[in-house]
Amino acid sequence: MPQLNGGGGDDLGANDEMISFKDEGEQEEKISENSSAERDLADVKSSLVNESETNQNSSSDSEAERRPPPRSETFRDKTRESLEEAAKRQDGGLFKSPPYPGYPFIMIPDLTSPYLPNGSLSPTARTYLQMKWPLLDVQPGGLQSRQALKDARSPSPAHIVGPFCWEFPGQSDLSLHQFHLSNKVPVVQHPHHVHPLTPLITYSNEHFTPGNPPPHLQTDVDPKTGIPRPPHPPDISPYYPLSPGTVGQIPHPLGWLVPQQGQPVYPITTGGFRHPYPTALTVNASMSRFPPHMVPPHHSLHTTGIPHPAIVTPNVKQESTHSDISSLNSSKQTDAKKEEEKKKQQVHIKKPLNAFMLYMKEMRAKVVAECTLKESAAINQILGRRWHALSREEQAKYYELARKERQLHMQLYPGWSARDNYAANQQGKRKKRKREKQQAESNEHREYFPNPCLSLPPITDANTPKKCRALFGLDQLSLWCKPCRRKKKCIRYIQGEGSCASPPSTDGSLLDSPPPSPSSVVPSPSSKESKPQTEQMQPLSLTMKPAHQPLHHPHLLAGPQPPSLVQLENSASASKTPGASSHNGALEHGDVSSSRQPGSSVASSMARPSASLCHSHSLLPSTAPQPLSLVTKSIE
DNA sequence: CAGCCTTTGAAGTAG
DNA sequence: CTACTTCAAAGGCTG
Repeated sequence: MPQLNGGGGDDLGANDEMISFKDEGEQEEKISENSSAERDLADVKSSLVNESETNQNSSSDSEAERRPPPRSETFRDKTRESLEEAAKRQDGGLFKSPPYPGYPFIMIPDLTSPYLPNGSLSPTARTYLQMKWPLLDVQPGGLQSRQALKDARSPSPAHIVGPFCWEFPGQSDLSLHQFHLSNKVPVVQHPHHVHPLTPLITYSNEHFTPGNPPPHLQTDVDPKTGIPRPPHPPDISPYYPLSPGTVGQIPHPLGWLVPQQGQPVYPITTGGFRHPYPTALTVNASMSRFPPHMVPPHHSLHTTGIPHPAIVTPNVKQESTHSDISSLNSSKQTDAKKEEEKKKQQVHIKKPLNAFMLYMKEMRAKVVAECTLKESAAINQILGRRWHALSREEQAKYYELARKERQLHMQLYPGWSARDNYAANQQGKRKKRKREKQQAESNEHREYFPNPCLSLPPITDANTPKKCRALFGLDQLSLWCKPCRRKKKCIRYIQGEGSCASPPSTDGSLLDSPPPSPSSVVPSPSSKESKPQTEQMQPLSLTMKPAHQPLHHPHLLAGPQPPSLVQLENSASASKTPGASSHNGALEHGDVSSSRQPGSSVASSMARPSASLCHSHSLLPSTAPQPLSLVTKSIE
C-alpha cells in the first residue's frame, strides 16, 4: 500500500498505520465536504485507533474488552481515589472542542512545544535542547503545509503549565503539533521548549560513538566508523535511515540526550556500550535501551555502529553477581554455564515503543506536573484517555514515530524478535500472572463489577447474571460476546448488571471511558451475524479497511451538527473497538438498540458522559437521549 | 526487592 | 486465522 507520506520508503513494519491514514485521509476529504471538522476529528480518531489493528480486525475488539471497568478486586483505595480524582480533573476538559487544523500527517515533532514544565527537564537535559530535531519525513511540498500548520498552531501559553489536568487532551497535544520546519534546519530550543517526543526518538549512534561531540555540536565524522555525518543529510529520511549503512549518519534526535524526567529513554547499563558523552551520559547513566544484541563481538555497538536505546544490559546487579560468580565458582562447567546465561541476560534488547508508549513517555511528565499524580497506574489511565481523545493527526504522529522506531529497531537488530525477551522472561524471572489473573477475572468478573461511577472496587454480585459461557454454552460460542470469547470480562454480564462499564470519569465527560461502552454495547457474537443490520455502524471500523467495507462514515453517524466532543469521543471510541465493536461503534449510538440486545443499549449509554454513566439499569432507557445526536447522524 | 497496577499497541505463541 | 499472552514505560505501592 502506498504510504501516507511516502514514509520515506519505510514499509518495514507497520504499514497498518500508514494504510489507515491514507484511508482516513480519503475519508477526511469526504467528510470535509459536509461535515464539520470536529466530526471529522472524531472519525479520524476512531479510524486511527483502529489503524493499528488494520491487520487484525479481530483484535480490534480488544479495546472494548479492556475498557470494561477496569477495576480489579485488588485495586487499592488510594489508587482508586487518585485515579478518580485524576479522571475527574481530566475529564473536565476533555470535551472542549479542539481545533482541527486538518494538517497533513507529517510527523514533525515540535521542539518548541511548551509542554513540559521547566522543572521537568533536568539541567542536563537542557544542555541538549539545542540539538536538532531529526529529519522527518518530508514530502516535497510538504513544507508549505507544514508551515501552514505551524502558523495555525502557535503555541499557547496555556499549554505551558497547568495545575489542572483537564485540558483537552487534544489541546494539550496541540502543542505537539506545532511543527517546526526544522526538518532540515537546526532548531535551537529554549530550554523549556522541548518537545516531549524528542526523547522518544533516540536512535542514533552519535551518542554512543565514543568521542562524539554533543549532538548540538554536530560531528563531522563518526570517529569510529570514520563516516562523515552530515548534520542533516537532506536526502536521508527523517529519523531513521533505512539502509543500515546510513544509520550511522542519522542525526540524532534530541531525544536521547533529553531524557524526560531525568531518565533516558533507553536506559542502558554501563555494560551496554560506551558513552560518547561522559558528562551527559553520566547524567543519564543508562541511555540505551537497545542492547547490542545482534551486535557482533563486542556487544557494545550494533553492526551498523549505532547503539540503540533499547539496548539494555542487565544491571549493575549482574556485575555484582558477576564478581560473585567468578570468585565463588570453582567448577568450570558451572562457570561456563553461568557465563552463557550472563551473556544471554546481558543483552536485552527491549521492544521498540509503540505509539501509545511514546505518547506516554512524552506526556507523562506533563500529566504528573499538572495533576501532581505520581502513580503510574493513575497517570496511565489518564494518558489512555487522552490518547483516545487525541485527534487523528496527533495520534498519527505517534504512530509514525512508533513505526519508525520499529524500523530503526529492525535495522539495528535484524535478528531480534520480541520473542527473545519473551523467552528470556519465561526462562526465569517473570511470573506470568496475567493468565491466571485473567482466568480469575473471568471467574470473578461475574461476581464483581466495578462501580460504574466511581470506579470503585468491584462489587460482588450474589446474583451474578450468567456470562455468555453460562448463558449460551460452549456450543454457541458465536453468541458469546467478544470478551467472553476471549475469556475476558463479559460485556453482557456487565450490561445486564446495569453497571457502568466506563470507569471513572465522573463528570461525565467521557472521553476516557469510551472503550467499554462500544464494545460492550454490541456483543461481538452478533458482529458477523448482525452485520447486515449493523453495517452502517461499521463505519468506524471502516477506517481500517474502507475499501472493503462500504460502511457509513463515522462522521455520518456522528451527525452533522457539531457533535459535542463527547459525542465525537463516544463515536470515536466506539469505532475504536474493532472487531465486533467495530460495527457497533457507530451503531451503538444510532440504532444500536435495534441490533443489539436489550442490555447492550445500556452499554452504549455507559460510554456517555455525565450522569448517564452512572445510571442504574433502570436508567438504561435514558441512554437513548445521549446518542441522539449520533442517531440523527446515522440516519443521515 | 520483585512484582503489581494501569494504559495501548506490537508481536509472539497456541490452538 | 483467531484468540490469547507478553512486553514495552513508569513510579508508587504491597507482600
